[in-house]
Amino acid sequence: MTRSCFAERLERYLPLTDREAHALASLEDHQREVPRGTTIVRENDATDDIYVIRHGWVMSYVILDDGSRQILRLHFPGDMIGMSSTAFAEAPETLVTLSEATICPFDKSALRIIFEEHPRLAALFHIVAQAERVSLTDRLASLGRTSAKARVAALLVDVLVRLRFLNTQIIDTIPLKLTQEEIGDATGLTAVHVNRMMRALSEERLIARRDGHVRILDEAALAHTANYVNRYAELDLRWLPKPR
Amino acid sequence: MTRSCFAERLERYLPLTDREAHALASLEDHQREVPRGTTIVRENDATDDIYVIRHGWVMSYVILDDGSRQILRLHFPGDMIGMSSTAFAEAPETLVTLSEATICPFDKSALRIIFEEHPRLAALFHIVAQAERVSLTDRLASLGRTSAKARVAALLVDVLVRLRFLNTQIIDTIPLKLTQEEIGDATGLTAVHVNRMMRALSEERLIARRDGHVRILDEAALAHTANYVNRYAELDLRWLPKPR
DNA sequence: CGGGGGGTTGACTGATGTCAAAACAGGTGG
DNA sequence: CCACCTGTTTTGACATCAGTCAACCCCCCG
Repeated sequence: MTRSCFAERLERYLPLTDREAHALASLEDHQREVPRGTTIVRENDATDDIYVIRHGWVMSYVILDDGSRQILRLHFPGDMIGMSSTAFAEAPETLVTLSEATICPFDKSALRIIFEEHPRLAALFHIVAQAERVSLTDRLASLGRTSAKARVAALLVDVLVRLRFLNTQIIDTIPLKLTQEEIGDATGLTAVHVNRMMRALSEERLIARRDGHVRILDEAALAHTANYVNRYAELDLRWLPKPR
Repeated sequence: MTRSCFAERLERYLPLTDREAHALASLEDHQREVPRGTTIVRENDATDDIYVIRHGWVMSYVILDDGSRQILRLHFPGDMIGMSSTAFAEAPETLVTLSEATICPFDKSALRIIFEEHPRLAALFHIVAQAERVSLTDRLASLGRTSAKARVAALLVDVLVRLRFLNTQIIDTIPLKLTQEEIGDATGLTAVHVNRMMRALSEERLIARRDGHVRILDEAALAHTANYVNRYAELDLRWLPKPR
């Protein structure tokens, strides 16, 4: 049995017991390699699956009646996706890979064991879910109350900070696996206007672009125009139950 | 010890054991009556508290650097609010009452017992959190990809459906405890434009307004212009652990 | 009677969307 | 190696939705 990517993520915050690590690893028994553009789950399809991303980028989105798309979130290695299947029999959102990816699917019933046998892990699931919820509210404020330029900046800073959390090698350059159309669908803008905002950010020397990569030249200034708050830095784990 | 409002909410979906109901009731031991406009928690303040709303309306919001406000969600009786304190030592959002209200505060450490002793309740917490997350993604799509009129309609339908879930007496009229400024802050619009949209909805005979109440005249049409999806109807609880 | 908060309306502005065309890039088959 | 094809980026001209500003109304309340 291989190591769990999700466990690795959690261990950035606190050490797990062997029993806990083992329980998480068993969720990732299975793994599947898929090419870019693969639909893992389609909105409204019945599904009981949850996935841990081992490698690659994934996006979640919904399609509205008029055909427009809202990208809800980008997901990176170590993220657990498709969690909404724990609450709903039909998927409320589509999951599509943005790069070739390795994902570990497991049935939601596997969580029963976690909740019964590993109260501290269950509480950690809860904490991670809360952190994701807060991150969504940040995006809500971004879409509701900030300018086009700020929204694009927010997306870039968010990706940079999250990739850096995974890989401290990443200093200032991100391989942007999104088209401008997709950036638009994530930020609530049109592709054309995204292009204008990227150019504006370039002209202000906040970013530089070269063959699909974005280099953040002035992270502080970019984060400031984006109204960015880093939520991942500090979680409060003091209330957790004892591990088993 | 009084009955738990939160337990009542859960029992809309499945029966709880006495032990479970008792555990939830103990969270609501304490209760506090507060007038309209009370700040329960202020953004960035240190807090370990979680609250169950027993009576009244509450809103959560964030303030951006430029002073603008984004209302994140409206909260009604039976809702558990301030849950983000389980993940963060400082509150990421402000909670303010929109009416006189009765709230039951408890320390997040009380959840430890729930996670240790009541795995099924823990799983239900998880499910409720997922449902809230999906509801947030619906709002994200609303702000990112729909017109001003649709956003206002979405807010009205959401309030109607959620109030009706609490009280089946409510057929078509909602006591709107929000100013147009607040509706604007919830939908990412200005108060002036909210006014125009409300008028438009009135003129289309989708709603009627009288002394602070909104009557939904054509719910189906309103839900359609809002792109509304009712997420509360059906939760999938088959994977839950056995109760204790 | 006066003041403040909220609602309503009109005239005007501006940010973002729409449409269209051209430049560019990468992949495929001949 | 080239020619082509498709999808993406870039740019300009123009349209429109929502924001801004300002006035006035109403109502409640001190």
